[in-house]
Amino acid sequence: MELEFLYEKTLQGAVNAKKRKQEQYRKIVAHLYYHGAASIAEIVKSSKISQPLVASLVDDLLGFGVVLESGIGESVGGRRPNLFCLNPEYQYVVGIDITLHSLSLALFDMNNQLVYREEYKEFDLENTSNCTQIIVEKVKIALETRNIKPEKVLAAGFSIPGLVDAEHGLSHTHLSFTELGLGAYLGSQFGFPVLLDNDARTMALGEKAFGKAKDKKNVLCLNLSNGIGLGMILNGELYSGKNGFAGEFGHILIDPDGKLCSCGKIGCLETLTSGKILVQKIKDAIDEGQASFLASYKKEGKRIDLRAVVAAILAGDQFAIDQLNQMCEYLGKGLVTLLHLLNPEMIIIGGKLAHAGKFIINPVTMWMNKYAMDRISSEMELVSSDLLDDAALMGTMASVMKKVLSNRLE
Amino acid sequence: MELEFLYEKTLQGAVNAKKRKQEQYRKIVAHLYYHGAASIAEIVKSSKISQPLVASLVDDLLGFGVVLESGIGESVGGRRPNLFCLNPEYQYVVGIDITLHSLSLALFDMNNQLVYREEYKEFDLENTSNCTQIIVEKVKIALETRNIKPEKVLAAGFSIPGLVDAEHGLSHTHLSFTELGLGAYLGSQFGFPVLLDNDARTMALGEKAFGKAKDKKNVLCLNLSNGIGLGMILNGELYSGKNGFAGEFGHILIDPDGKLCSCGKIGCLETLTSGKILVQKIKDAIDEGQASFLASYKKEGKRIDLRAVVAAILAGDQFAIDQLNQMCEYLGKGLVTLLHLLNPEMIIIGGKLAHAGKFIINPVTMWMNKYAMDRISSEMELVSSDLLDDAALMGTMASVMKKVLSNRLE
DNA sequence: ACTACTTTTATAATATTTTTTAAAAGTAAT
DNA sequence: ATTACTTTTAAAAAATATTATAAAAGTAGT
Repeated sequence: MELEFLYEKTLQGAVNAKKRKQEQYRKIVAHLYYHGAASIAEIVKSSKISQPLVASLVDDLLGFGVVLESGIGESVGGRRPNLFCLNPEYQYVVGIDITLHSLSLALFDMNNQLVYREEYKEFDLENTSNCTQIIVEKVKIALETRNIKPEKVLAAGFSIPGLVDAEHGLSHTHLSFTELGLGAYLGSQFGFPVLLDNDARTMALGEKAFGKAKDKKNVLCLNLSNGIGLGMILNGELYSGKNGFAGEFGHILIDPDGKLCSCGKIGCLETLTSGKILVQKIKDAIDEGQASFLASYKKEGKRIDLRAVVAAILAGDQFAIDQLNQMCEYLGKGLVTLLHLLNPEMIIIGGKLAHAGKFIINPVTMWMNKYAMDRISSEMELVSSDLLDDAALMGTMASVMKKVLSNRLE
Repeated sequence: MELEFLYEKTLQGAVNAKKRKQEQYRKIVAHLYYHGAASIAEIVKSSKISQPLVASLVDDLLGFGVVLESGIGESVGGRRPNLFCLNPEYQYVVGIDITLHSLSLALFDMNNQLVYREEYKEFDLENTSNCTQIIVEKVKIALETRNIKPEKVLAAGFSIPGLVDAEHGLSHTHLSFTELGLGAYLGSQFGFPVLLDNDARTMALGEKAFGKAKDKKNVLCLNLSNGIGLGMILNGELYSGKNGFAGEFGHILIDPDGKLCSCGKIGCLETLTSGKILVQKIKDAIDEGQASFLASYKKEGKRIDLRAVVAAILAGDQFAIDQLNQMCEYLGKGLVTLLHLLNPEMIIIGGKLAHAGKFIINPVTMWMNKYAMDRISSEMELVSSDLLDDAALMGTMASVMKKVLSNRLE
């Protein structure tokens, strides 16, 4: 096999010409993946390999079918360069994004293009083998639909809520029943490796690779849906902590005299701010006769869920907006703690509540400015995600490619 | 000059045999610095350079005077290896640690050995050119005492409280009056580069290089003296945030109904927990007739400061211990927030209060266990620093060597 | 269209690095 | 002491990568 670095577990150890060549191939493939079509000269600059050698390596890659010629680039004052790009069909990546009540699947080619996308909304995340079986089947359907054999899949990325130990491929909160661990179990079913991570962290990877966090070094990504998740890019790298439990932002102490949280502690941020709380508050108020667009939902027998609340907010429903504003004070206070500890350059609001856009950004910004040290808050941008519901799925792709191109596929 | 990597600003860019050789020298010097005396075979393994080449490079380094032969090592079942070590006298590093009321200086050789150490306790940190002039003079005295010329100094590391932008060598809180910025100004005075950083961060570097954080990847180091500082090692690297303002742990919100903090906000941790508060509380109580070892201090006209309080605690003074215990609840709560956000493997208590050892570790541990999620707290060790007051000074050495050996000396 | 300049690409000559091989030096067991 | 094994070191041979050079391809101004 010519490109073992795409498959082998590790590529380290003593000096070895073959391994060095693998590393050179890897550098070139990485450049083409991260920067798109490129000339030999560009690769020379980024790889620090000499021009004759890069030319010969690219020639090899053309022969292997990994790389394609992609025309001639613009002149920058001299001869126009030949451009090369990755062969999009050389390998594929499977993306799996699971939430409590949905299963999203995607197939990506080597140019990050979606070649398959499906969302199953009737899915329910349960700790049963039946549930994993559904996932395995749906992935098989995806591959069959596109006529892609498992050998053509580099790896799958898997995004799941709860405590996840990405390093060992273990999910502690959900689908935790398998003996092998979820990652290894699914890998054995699929015939290709599966990289697990927590949903907030895959979202952060997605934002880093394709969203507003691109080219930024210190970014915090909030997953505001029914709960509160936090994925952190620190010093340019995803931060997971010792056991992969970092980012439990929903369970930091905000109100010492507050309510009991599901985690067993008192006054966690999540008892004051979360999509779940917001929906519950609005439902309760409507039951007590509060006027709102959402009151008609109830009459019509429609479910009042987070999606409906966000829609009402966007439609200008004053009551829903007020309720969101109230929540934003607590969220702002919590974010100030993050700001003071981590001095990030950007905080990205993602998750279902991110669809509310400025209705969440504006009040949170206001509260943060009230509570934060100016020197720190003035250097930070608070924005809502562009990728929105696709962030996690894009992040699974990014996590796979990062592992492959950094040479460690476990 | 043979070893330009020790001096040059950067060493990047296109392929170049000379630069590559510098990089090879750097790898070998780094191995010898971080692991002490080593054989050719050991260097081969860590550097991934072939044995004949390593042998020839080490030979070069012997010729340059950077490396010395240091005898013959133990056999591991075959021929005994020749060992090599850095020449301790090849270059020196100046360490400068400033607190509000002290100036500590050190000179380190290439084996991390202290060849000079002096502490000026009558020093006061003021924002005047007179103050920087004192520092410059004291450093000159240090070098003269040891008869070391500025050319023999690789760089100085400088630890200072307050907001520091290490990347640009700027101190915002103290000694901020120079036009060039403190780092560049001192550099121009000394004739060698000066690397600035915040005191909590240099302490963290010291712990990472020489203390309990050695070989750990995710460690939080608390500087508990009159204020509260936090230095973080995340993913194995020092974390500074976008502008070098990360770690403002003293200003996270703990009590929404609390007191006004010096930073202008309400209820910061520092209004509840700090050496200053502890001393003040004890002083006030003694004025009101509280029995304590420290009451006699007052009668004898001695100053009741943090050092005296810690001494009383270690001597078993129940009142002082009680006061410390009270503070530990707030500190514990604050640390739980850190724990949930960052899932560290270790938290090291440093600073003047660290001298209290178990008297601070035990109560804080108790409160953390009360407020933290078990899964996260049970994986974490809370310990007090071994390096104590030397941590920052050792950290300045570590920061210089890290910059030099990672090839960027700014 | 010509000149002077640029960048890209290809090739040959040179330099560097690794692999291979073997000798030197040592351990451990008989 | 001898044997069989190990690791370390050294030196020659082979492989690999870089530098230098030149040709090819293009721009821009006259």
